[in-house]
Amino acid sequence: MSNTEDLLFKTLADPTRRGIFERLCREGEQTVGALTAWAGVSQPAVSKHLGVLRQAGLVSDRHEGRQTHYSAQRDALAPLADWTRQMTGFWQGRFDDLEDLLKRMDQ
Amino acid sequence: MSNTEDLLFKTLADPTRRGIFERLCREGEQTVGALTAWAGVSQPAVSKHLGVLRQAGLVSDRHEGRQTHYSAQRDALAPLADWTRQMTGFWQGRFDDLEDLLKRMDQ
DNA sequence: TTAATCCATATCCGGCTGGTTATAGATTTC
DNA sequence: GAAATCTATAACCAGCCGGATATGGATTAA
Repeated sequence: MSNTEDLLFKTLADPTRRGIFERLCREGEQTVGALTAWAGVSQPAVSKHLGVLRQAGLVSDRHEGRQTHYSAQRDALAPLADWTRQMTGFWQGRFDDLEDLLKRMDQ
Repeated sequence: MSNTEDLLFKTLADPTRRGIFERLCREGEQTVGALTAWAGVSQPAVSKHLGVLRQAGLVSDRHEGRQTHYSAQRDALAPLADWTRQMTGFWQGRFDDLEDLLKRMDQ
């Protein structure tokens, strides 16, 4: 029961929050104002979502004057990619292939 | 805002439910009783989780007498893998590499 | 300095959700 | 047929969560 995976899944489960993250991934660094203008919710709601994303390590913030710039931390998705690979049996298939190869090499 | 991704993330966000799915992925087909004995929750809770997983296409069921066997549908994870690849900019990076390569070949 | 802007926090609220117990249907066993 | 077993559904409840409004702190503009 990896706590990291749990945090990632829970954080990305909400569509509004995931939308914010997607936008940061695609468009790059954005201010809270820009994100609020785009998302269909209030500014406090956006701030709260950004806080959750930051706590999950999915975004980082940079303060500049009275505005805060947020940007996506793509590396934080690594555990998610690993989990998906494990579940889809990616490596299992690879090991089977390796096993076959070794068998053929013996003969 | 893909509805499929939303369903997958929401479904896998709960640790108990995700645990059941992981077990089905690793151990293969399981009856409700076996899953209940393993998970730390009641049998109705397990049944409800299996219903949610099935509605997301993540598991399939097979009836045999008075017991129901569930098995993981790994293919249903494909949209998740795709989404992660998109967000991590996997292809973006590959295209950048290709661009660099072409540039060097020109010179 | 005063006003305006940007963001974060506090507080509250309604709805969703994951859990339980109770129960019923279906099937096997005695 | 009666009892026992397996699973699904119903009904209910507590807690969490995402949303809104209100507000304060910090910074820039007038």
